[in-house]
Amino acid sequence: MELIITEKDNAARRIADILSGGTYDSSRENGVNVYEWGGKRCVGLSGHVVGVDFPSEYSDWRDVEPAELIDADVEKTATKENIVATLRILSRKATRVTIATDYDREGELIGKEAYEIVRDVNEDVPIQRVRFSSITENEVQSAFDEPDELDFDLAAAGEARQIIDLIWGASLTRFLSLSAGQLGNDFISVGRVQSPTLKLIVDREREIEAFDPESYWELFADLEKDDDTDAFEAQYFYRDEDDNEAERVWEEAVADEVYDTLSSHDSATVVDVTRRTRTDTPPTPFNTTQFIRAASSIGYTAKRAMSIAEELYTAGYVTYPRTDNTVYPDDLEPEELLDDFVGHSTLGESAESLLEADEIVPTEGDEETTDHPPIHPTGEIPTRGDVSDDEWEIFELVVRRFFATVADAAVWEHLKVVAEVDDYRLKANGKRLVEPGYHEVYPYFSTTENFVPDVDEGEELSLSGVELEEKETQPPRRYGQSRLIETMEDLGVGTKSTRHDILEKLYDRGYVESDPPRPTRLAMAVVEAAEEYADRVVSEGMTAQLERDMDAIAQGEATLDDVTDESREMLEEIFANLAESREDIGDHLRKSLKDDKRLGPCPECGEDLLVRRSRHGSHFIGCDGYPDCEYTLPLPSTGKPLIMERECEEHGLNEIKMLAGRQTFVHGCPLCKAEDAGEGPILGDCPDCGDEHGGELAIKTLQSGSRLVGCTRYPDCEYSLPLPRRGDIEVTDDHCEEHGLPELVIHSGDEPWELGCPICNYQEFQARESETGSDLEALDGVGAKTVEKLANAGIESIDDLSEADPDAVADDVEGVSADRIRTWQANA
DNA sequence: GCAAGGTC
Repeated sequence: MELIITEKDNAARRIADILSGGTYDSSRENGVNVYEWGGKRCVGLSGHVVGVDFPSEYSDWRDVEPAELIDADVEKTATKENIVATLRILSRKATRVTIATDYDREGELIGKEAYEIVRDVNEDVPIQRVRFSSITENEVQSAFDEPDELDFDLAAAGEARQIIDLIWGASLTRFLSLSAGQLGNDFISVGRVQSPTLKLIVDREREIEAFDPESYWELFADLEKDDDTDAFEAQYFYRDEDDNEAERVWEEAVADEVYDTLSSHDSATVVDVTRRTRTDTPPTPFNTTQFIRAASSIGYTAKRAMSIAEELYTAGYVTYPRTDNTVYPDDLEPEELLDDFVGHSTLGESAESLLEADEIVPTEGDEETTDHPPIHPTGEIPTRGDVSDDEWEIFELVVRRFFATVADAAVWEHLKVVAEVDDYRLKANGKRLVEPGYHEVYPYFSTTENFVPDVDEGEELSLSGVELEEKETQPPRRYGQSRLIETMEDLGVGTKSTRHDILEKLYDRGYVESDPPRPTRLAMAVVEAAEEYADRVVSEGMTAQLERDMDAIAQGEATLDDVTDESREMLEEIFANLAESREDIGDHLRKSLKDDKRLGPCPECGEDLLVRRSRHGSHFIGCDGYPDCEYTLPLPSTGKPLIMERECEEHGLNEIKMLAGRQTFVHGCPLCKAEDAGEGPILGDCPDCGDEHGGELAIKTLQSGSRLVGCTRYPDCEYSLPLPRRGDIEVTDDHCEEHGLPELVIHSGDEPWELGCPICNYQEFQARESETGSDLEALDGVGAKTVEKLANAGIESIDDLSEADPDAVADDVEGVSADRIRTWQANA
């Protein structure tokens, strides 16, 4: 029996399909698909099935000096045990093994991992390697006709990377975390890829903070021909020292003088007319980075774009979404692929128009690799009901990008008119799309035209509406997510599969917030510490050097040990310097962590107000002077507070945004909010803290508009009772005998209804709840924690859950997959 | 509780 091993299940199935001519059978072993036909079996891994780590005696952070990790053993252990087990079973019976993992460095390493598992149970079986860069009949057949050997040097290059990344990342991460006392979930991480990426963001922020705006002036006027054509706008310009055209005037006196001159004239003479046509070539095929960039221009985050592409790929609508390649393989037949769209209700027309061309020659990008083809549609088209709106939108983007790459260039006509008033000159740049070309099938780029009429040299134009605008130079802009991913690619940092994950990691670690990502003080402190003591780890140079070393290993010019030993020595040196500064570094990091929670001055004592967390996990604002100053302000209970850049003018406090997935909202200045939240009438003593601390119950209206009966000592006391969402609340003079609170009447619709004592009302409600048992906790595998997480995403009951969009909820709630939600919905 | 790299 011949065993064929691929990198993923999807590839296994397609290869089985090609080699068996569609006659394979599939079965499942240990939850792994096995495809079988005529004496052959094909099984897919799931990327790496083993991983590197330190032996378990190094796992307690407090017991081990971080520097000890440098020379610790590095072990390989199975991370996908079911797959490893299946592979062992199949290998025992194999008479030949063919490794068909992806055709790149990491694929060679994954192949070697499989090789070792096979060898462990079968010493003699011949093992061969096949390489193909796209899973098409031709490529696969010819690869299997001429099998090759596994390249152990190339695999060793990948192993060197694994070891170096682990040792540097783990030792430095532990050092920083221990120095600041940040253990558990809030550790402070460092790594070869994440840290240079963070430095990009921090460096830009430094530029922004250091930026000193300068005033300048720009002048505009309307010009009009002496006929019926519309007026057009022209801008004043002059020649600077380098003889370049410049529009910004840096001195107010000069600007005023130009303004006075222009305003005192009512005509301008055309002195120059320049016409030129410009060819606008169609875009190149999508690699991962360019796909993320295009998706971001229509409003998708990098993470969301990749997750949708992944789903479209798994469903068979688009090719593999993780690729560096921007050149279509030879056996992609554009005409055949276009044919698949002919007759389609929304995509058909574009495909048909493209097929009318005499010859179809796709564009090519600069990057041609062996990993996978560029992202393109497979020819399978989902029906609108099969996919969500977002999935369709991304699918259409991929289809239209493919269309664009086989479409004609567009042609623009540019018309530049220069007119003179005394010695001053005005210019207008017109552009017109004369041949729409690929824009007709790819509507994601702007095709805005700018009207400037035909004029002749020497013609007099009427001049009116002169405007002088004072402006300020702007600081550089923050990197957006897709721009960061592009920059990472340019620097050679990270891979097509990991760059977007690295950005997510920076959010998770509390290094960046918002979109575009803005660094926290913690991030700035981490980068500063690294720059001072371990510059390599925040420099893209570490990756560049590693790439050179890996090439040397792959070429047989160096060994894995040469490279990792040298790397260990460098790290030893870093730790020698770090040892003395451990306390200083820790102090700086701790201070920055506090800065990230700071809002501004306490109105009572002038110390700083900080976002804090109560024992129960809810957030509130407290004074840094505590316990001397007990000033607090409440925060909404939904979501996680984010301190915004904007400050309240009245109180000098930063405004707050509550992050809760789709229910995210701006809370604003917490002091303003507290002042005008206007606590309603006091109903009586708080049953929890009234005796001891004098807390009282009041009717409160929250930011979200919902109301409750809560304690005036909130957040110190969190006692609360629910109130209905709608209707006016009347507080009557009748009091409950048991609890002493006034009875409430709700006025909504025609008939008012008696809610009664809010405590009795709540107790009755709870009794009903437990009778019917219709609570989320009744669902399979749902505990108090999950209920809390779901509630934060606005899902409080099974009813809410049934109506929810599983994908949206899965995005909002960490650790809950869309599939799990669908299961709950089915069982609810 | 560390990294980065596969894949889901």
